[in-house]
Amino acid sequence: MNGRRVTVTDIARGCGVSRATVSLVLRGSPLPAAATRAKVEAELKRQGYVYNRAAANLRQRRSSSVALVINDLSNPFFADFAAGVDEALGAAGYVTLLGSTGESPERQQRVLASLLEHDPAGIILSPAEGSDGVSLGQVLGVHVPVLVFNREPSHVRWSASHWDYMALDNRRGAALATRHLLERGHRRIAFFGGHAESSSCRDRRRGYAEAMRAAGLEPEPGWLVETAPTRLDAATRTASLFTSRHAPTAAVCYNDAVALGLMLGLGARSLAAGRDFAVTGFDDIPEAAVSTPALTTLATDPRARGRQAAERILERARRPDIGAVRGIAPVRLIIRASSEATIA
Amino acid sequence: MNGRRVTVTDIARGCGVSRATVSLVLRGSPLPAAATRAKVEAELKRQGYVYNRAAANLRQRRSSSVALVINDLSNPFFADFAAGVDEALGAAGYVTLLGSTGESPERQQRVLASLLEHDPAGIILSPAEGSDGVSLGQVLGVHVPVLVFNREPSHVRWSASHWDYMALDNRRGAALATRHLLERGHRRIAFFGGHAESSSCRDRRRGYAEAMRAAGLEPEPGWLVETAPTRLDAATRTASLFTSRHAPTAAVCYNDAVALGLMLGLGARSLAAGRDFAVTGFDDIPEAAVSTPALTTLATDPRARGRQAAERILERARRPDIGAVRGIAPVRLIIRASSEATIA
DNA sequence: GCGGAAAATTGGATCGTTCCAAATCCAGTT
DNA sequence: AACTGGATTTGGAACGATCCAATTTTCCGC
Repeated sequence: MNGRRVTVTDIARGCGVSRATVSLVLRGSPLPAAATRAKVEAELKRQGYVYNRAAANLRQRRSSSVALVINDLSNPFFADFAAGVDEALGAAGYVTLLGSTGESPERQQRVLASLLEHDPAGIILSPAEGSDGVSLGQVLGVHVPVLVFNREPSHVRWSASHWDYMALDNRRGAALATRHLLERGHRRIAFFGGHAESSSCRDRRRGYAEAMRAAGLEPEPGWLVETAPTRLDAATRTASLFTSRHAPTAAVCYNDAVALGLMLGLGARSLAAGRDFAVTGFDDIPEAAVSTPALTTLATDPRARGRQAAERILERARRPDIGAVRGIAPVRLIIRASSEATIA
Repeated sequence: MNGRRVTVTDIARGCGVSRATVSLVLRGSPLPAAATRAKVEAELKRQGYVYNRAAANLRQRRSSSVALVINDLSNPFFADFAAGVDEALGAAGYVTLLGSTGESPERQQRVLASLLEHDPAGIILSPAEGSDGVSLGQVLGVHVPVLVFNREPSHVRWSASHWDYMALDNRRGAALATRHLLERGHRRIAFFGGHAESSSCRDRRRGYAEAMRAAGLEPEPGWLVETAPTRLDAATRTASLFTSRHAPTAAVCYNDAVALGLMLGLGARSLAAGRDFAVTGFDDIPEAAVSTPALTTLATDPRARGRQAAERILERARRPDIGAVRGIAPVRLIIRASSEATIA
């Protein structure tokens, strides 16, 4: 274990050429003569040389990493996003610097500061809930390209900022789900779950309300139920849907976790989702397809979003002059059994 | 966007001291006089200085990162493990270099080679299925501390290797589940799911078989069913449990995903898990607690494993001389409704 | 066997930081 | 005024690679 690291100098000495020549061979330049190249390559293998990218980056004044900061890795949606990012970065020869914040804005500040010291070519940030754009601007400075994913930190003046933004088409997605339920004859449709102050929940509620109004319906306050975006909390809050006389017959849920929780809650009240009550989700997590009943939901393909984000940030790193972009990724309605309940 | 990076030299010039002094202030040395320190700190803030850890690491011949290579990030078990690793590394001032391999040994080789070029202080590897210890040994070399998590690559001579190994107590876990079912009166118990050649599946099967034999029972070949470790494949293979006349009345499943799939498959045959057939899982993923019926399973606390792994690898990085270690993490049987079915 | 161009190789400076030995400063003694 | 010794500060050489201008080698035609 632990001999001194082998360097270009060792290789150069070992086969009687200069460091510069070894460097040329390493980078696959066409300049060195075939015989020299062979000699050097043999020596590289013989000594078990490992390239030191940090040293090279220092001289070349460039970076070969991108920082990825994730609010909640244990959520499969973000884990998949991360996998997509890493996949695309790896393919482009970059390495992923991971930081997870556990939804804590304070930890996020520390994590970002620490990652910046490693001089990433760019930063992909899925912000913690309650992130503040001003504090973010403070740590991030203005030198590094930033792409914000999925939710908007507060107090960001996007028009004046150089940050890219990429999110799902929350509004249209919720509208699609709502229209789908309307087509099945439902009139009393709830919007169930999520924290109302989060930007994604706001957008989804908006799409829902717009679709309702377009059909001449006004959502009643009792149909808007807040929950933590988890299965458990959703299950326990199911009751609050059924307090009024105008109880809904269907619900557009904030996301799949909430929808699955709602279905559990319905079961506890001896209501069968899909038969007695229609439910839709959001995200199309893997279990949506195999739950009973299978969940109607909006597919978002987080892995593809990750790849997209990675490619975008690399593009900005290459050409810092190109302007920032707001990307809204399309979502696809997947119709399954949970929304089969109809109203005559 | 993109002015030149601010360096210690800029700071030194900016407040009329030498680079060495600035460096001392940066590292919080007690040497500089209070007045000097204040002057320098003001200048650092004024110019928006960002430390360049790569350059510092180069000079100091040390590293401030650890590589984390994960076979499947979209599996919540590994995502949680990753979150635990990152948490502990971050707390120790290290940064996580992420690599995901998507269960491909070839990609794993490339990913490892690329990560090594960034000179990590250590490597935590959750190997792709089918990893070969010899090829791994080739890329990894002998200079960097390695901790292998969760499964054993083939052809590793652990006695001669410097790699740490950390896995769950698969054998005891499966035995616990089996004994639990035996206590409920079951005699015909299947072991359902997983790839028989994977090391974790082998260990779990072993624990199951030992518990059976300890109760004077010999597992029948028809009770050992292989599946991909996914919900979907498990659901479709449910039928193969019921082909023989001695159909089992209970199953120890390879993991929770498989167990949930089996419960779906049972439902399709109008058997209710927990009432007509007893089921146990492995992992205690979040949904195990909220499925219907709730799943009896073995809790493994992947996040804590991640923290443990991180701390272990840092310890080895500090003291390369300490020997390699095989760590077997305990698992806890969580009894829920899915195993309530009893045999009189 | 010579001039000249193309091909191949190389020394030395450099990236941003830290290490180290040496230089400077500044009271307090004689 | 010279001297001492602790407290501060500092210049210049590293770390491991690359860039660049300059040098050396090779090859070719005549």
